[in-house]
Amino acid sequence: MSRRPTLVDVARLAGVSRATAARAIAGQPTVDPALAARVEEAARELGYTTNPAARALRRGRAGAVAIVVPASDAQGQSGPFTAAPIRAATRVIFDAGQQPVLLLDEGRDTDRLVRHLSAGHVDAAVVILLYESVELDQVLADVPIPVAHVGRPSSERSADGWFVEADQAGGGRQAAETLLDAGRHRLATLAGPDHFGPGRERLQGFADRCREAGVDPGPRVPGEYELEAGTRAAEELLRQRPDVDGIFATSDLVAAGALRALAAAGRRVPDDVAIVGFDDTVVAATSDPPLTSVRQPFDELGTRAARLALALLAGTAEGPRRQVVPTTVTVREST
Amino acid sequence: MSRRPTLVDVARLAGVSRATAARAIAGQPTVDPALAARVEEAARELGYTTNPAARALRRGRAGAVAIVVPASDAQGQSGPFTAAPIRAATRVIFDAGQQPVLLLDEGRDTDRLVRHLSAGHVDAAVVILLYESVELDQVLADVPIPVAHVGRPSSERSADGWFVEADQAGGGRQAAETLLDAGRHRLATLAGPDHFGPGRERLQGFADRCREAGVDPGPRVPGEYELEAGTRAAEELLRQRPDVDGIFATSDLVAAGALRALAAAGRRVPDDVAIVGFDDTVVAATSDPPLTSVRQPFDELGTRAARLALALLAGTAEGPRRQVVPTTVTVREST
DNA sequence: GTGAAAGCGCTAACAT
DNA sequence: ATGTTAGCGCTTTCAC
Repeated sequence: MSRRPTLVDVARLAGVSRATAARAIAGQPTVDPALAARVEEAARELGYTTNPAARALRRGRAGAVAIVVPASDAQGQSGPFTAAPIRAATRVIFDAGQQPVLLLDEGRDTDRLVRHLSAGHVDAAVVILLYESVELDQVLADVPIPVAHVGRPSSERSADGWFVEADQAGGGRQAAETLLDAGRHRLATLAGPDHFGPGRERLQGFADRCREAGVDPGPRVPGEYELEAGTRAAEELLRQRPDVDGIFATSDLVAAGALRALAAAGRRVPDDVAIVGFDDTVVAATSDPPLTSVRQPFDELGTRAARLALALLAGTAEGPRRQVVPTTVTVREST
Repeated sequence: MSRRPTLVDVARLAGVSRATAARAIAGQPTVDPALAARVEEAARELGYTTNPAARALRRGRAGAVAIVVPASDAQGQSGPFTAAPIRAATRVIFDAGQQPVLLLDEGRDTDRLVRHLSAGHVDAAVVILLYESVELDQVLADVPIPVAHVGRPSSERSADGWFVEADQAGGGRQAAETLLDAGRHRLATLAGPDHFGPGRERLQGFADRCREAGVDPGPRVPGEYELEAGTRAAEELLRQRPDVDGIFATSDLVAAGALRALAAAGRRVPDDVAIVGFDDTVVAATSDPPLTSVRQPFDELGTRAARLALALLAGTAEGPRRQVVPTTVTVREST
């Protein structure tokens, strides 16, 4: 017979009862070492592994944890950023002996997602909502399993959830410090779209830190998070403040676009103007010159959120309901 | 009571036996429509959903399909590329009513991965091996579930597996056509590392297409897939063939690096020299000028591989064991 | 067309 | 310390 061996087969081969076999395999201390050894030997010989479905049924737990991410394609806003927390969370969940189940929030058909999360397929969820999907975390509040969020509670409904997020304002402060340390005092910022909350916080942190140092944060030129928008915004900035010597862009793409405007205007970077980007993407590494950029701890966010989900599941979660993880600065040649 | 309702609860409320309830919910035609309606109503009222663990135990299937990816971080070679097939495969698997389980191949501890795949946690697997892990697909040959690969059989052992891959040589041909169509005849290529098989195929396709057109494919300057390497390679190329008017780089990063060397040498792109990159990454979109680039159908690969895995599971797989999907050219301003 | 009942493989409560 | 046994919830014969 080639059917998968069950506990009964192992017990028989070892000459013990199912119960003893089960206990031996579970590593319970109340088993005679000699018997335990026989059971282990039998299990190895037969290639026994416990049947996950049977265990799940018996325990009332699926043995799986969902990782929920927005489905936006790789070109989308958060595409490049979700990969790191997904991997980190996957690793933590798998290492904890659970199955990491990846679920995409397609926007449409959120119901289906919620139903899946409520149907016993998974025991807990890590939800990665870096920037989008205000509505998603509203619906998630109804899900009957523990949920750990990466990102920010975007609705009051979800305000009592568990969150792990990057310190956006702190990132802005680090950008300010980087420019101030380089002796820049004629500053300016290239902002993202107004509706993008984290971007606003970055600017707020930047401004706060500047003021603490007694330096004017300078004008704030808004724009989309796109390369051309960065170029245009920087052109506008050069009109508004021709003597600028330090720029903080809340996105690498914008910073990279600004580099072009600066080059076109004959400003040398960093000699005449220093510039700091945000997100430390591949664009920062490949622009000319490569950009100093503020990096969000995406791995760490994923790791922490997954640990949090597991702790919530085990009932051992403690500490604040909202963890804020600091950003870091990757220094390259633009400052 | 607040425990999840079971089929028994539904049956009782509907006034039928479990068996009938089960049949009604499974949509079997051998049920009196009136009863079926009552069952459906009862199920809705109670908020019944079938218990996946019980179903899995009974059916002998986990109801889950693995997606196996290399764990290399976002900086790694394949990091940016695996995201698309992962998403596509996830979508297909979820839409088929199965759980997409994400598994990372960390390199170390491949055994653990194989054990997981063999233990009944999942019924089939999609393995995304765009470039790496020669050993992984060797080990996977022993896994007792159907496996569909994205990428290439890299060992003879796995040569009888099922594969979906991008047409690398075809991509090289498209690059050649793009340059030839632009009237370029003094060509050259910037190659990747010799050990990288797909890169060699791209060049082969390029050379084949050139020769078909009666044009010399020109010198081939090797280098790593990095920006600076691209700059150096292009400098070397300009020495070897100063009259070059069309360049194919087998990586966007190399192409972007080459743009710098060309600019430094006073060559205008595309007026003096046209250049085609490969992979259509964000670097292609943000370089100056933006690069025309060959795009691999990563979504399509993921979609097809997931469908293939499901078909293998259902026993309905047909067609060739190796599917080759064409690349496309994204035209920007470098040609 | 419907119901009764067995059993998937495991775990844990209970008995010894 | 070990064995016996019930039962998790579903699916699917088998009998009517």
